[in-house]
Amino acid sequence: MDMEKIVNYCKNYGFIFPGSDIYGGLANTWDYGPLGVELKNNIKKVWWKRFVQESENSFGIDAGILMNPIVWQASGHVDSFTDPLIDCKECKARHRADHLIEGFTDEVIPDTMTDEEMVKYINDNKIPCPNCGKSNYTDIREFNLMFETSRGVVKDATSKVYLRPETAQGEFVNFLNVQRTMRAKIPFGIGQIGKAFRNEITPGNFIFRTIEFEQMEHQWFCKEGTDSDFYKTFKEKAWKFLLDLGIDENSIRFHDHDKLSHYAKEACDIEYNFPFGFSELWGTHNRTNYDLGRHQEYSKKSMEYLDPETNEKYVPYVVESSVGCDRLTLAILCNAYKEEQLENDTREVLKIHPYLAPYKVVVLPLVKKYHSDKAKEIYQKLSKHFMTSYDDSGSIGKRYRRADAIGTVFAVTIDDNTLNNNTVTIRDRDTMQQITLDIDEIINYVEERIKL
RNA sequence: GCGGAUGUAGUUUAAUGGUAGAACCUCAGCCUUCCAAGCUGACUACGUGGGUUCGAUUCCCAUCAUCCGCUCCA
Repeated sequence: MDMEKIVNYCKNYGFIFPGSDIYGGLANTWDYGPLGVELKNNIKKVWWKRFVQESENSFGIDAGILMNPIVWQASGHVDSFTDPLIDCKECKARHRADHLIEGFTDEVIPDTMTDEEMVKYINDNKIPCPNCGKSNYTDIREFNLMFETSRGVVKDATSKVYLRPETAQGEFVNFLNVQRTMRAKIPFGIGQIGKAFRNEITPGNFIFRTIEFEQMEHQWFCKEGTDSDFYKTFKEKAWKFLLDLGIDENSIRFHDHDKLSHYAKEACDIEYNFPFGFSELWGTHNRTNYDLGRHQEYSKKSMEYLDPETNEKYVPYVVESSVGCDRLTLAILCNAYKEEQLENDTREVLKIHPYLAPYKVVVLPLVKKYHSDKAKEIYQKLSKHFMTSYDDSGSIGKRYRRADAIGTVFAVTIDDNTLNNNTVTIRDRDTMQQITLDIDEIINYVEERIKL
């Protein structure tokens, strides 16, 4: 299965289009089409159901994309999201200046140096380019992965704001608000679905890495000492959720991080076997009390929780469960897209969990000129309950195949029996079996099947 | 951001310094009472901007996008 096939499929059937398509696009941006937005919304809905609605002691929020810039100092993004990049003029290779120095000597610590000092050190010591061995570099250029914009009409240093590079800080800065208003007791969780932005310079692999993306995140606040158990629980919970969505068990694996981020005590990804290889889909991190501690330091507001049973006061630990909504959408598409060999030909079929399918039902008048009126009537009725489509173009077989290709779960065919006896033929996408149902039974029958 | 490759309908593709051709898809009509049938017709393309030229989809330059490889990846 190659990526190109998935990209074409998405474009062809209205799942995902290149961003700003008619203007030649904009790198690493993509727009969700009519089917894509249904699929993505269904994914968000079922995640929310599992991680907020059905999770005891969990609450949802929707924080702003723009936050007080101090948030990003507290989080460490202003400092560590900036890379000092330097280019070799000889071979055009790009390096991180701090890495060059680290690889060359232990005498100085680049983290403590300014850009000018690093350039001077590199040039004075003629540190060779790891790629070509020569030593002829450009100046350092700072590259921060955070998008900047400015608020107000005057563009000066004080008006600078950032588009959030992660949603997590929204949960952390609202920790006290949620705890107080929900009268929440530790341990409890805050879930959020929202957009984040990163000024990535890398190629994207379709919607795998984009400059604007959506995260689904659950932060679990707990007491130190219980964190590792919750960490394990959330790893397993993520794994089970993916299986429940129909992801093939052989397509996913755990990957423990060797190098931990500055905040993390334990970190693990679930990777999905995308057409371009196993890549990060879902991260579980034990963030310790780093985040709340930093916000306490920068905001001067106490983030301590008073345990009502033991009367202890402490800054809670955080276990984060974070999945990229777009990546999950891509994984689900890759997982579900199949070309099935039939006796004489093949069919394209999206073997997707019924709950996630963009359309649950398609209504088909068997013969357009005889059955359209009744079919329209039934279409209107079903539309009140779930996403329903209508197709009267081409042979019945062709219409079944079209529905298969986009994962529509049931095809309801209207024929003379419908006119005379109020029964329809309903055909199942997965089994391709068809049964006869009374019109009034359709809604219950479908609803039973699309549960998750 | 660097290096390489590639840009012709929605998709797969053909040809050409002088009107860009097809197949599939889509749509309309005919036919059709259950798995991509058939017939008739229709729509739709040289990524964008410059340059050379009487004339550029074709040659040149730039740009944008995609893919591969670096690099990066909280």
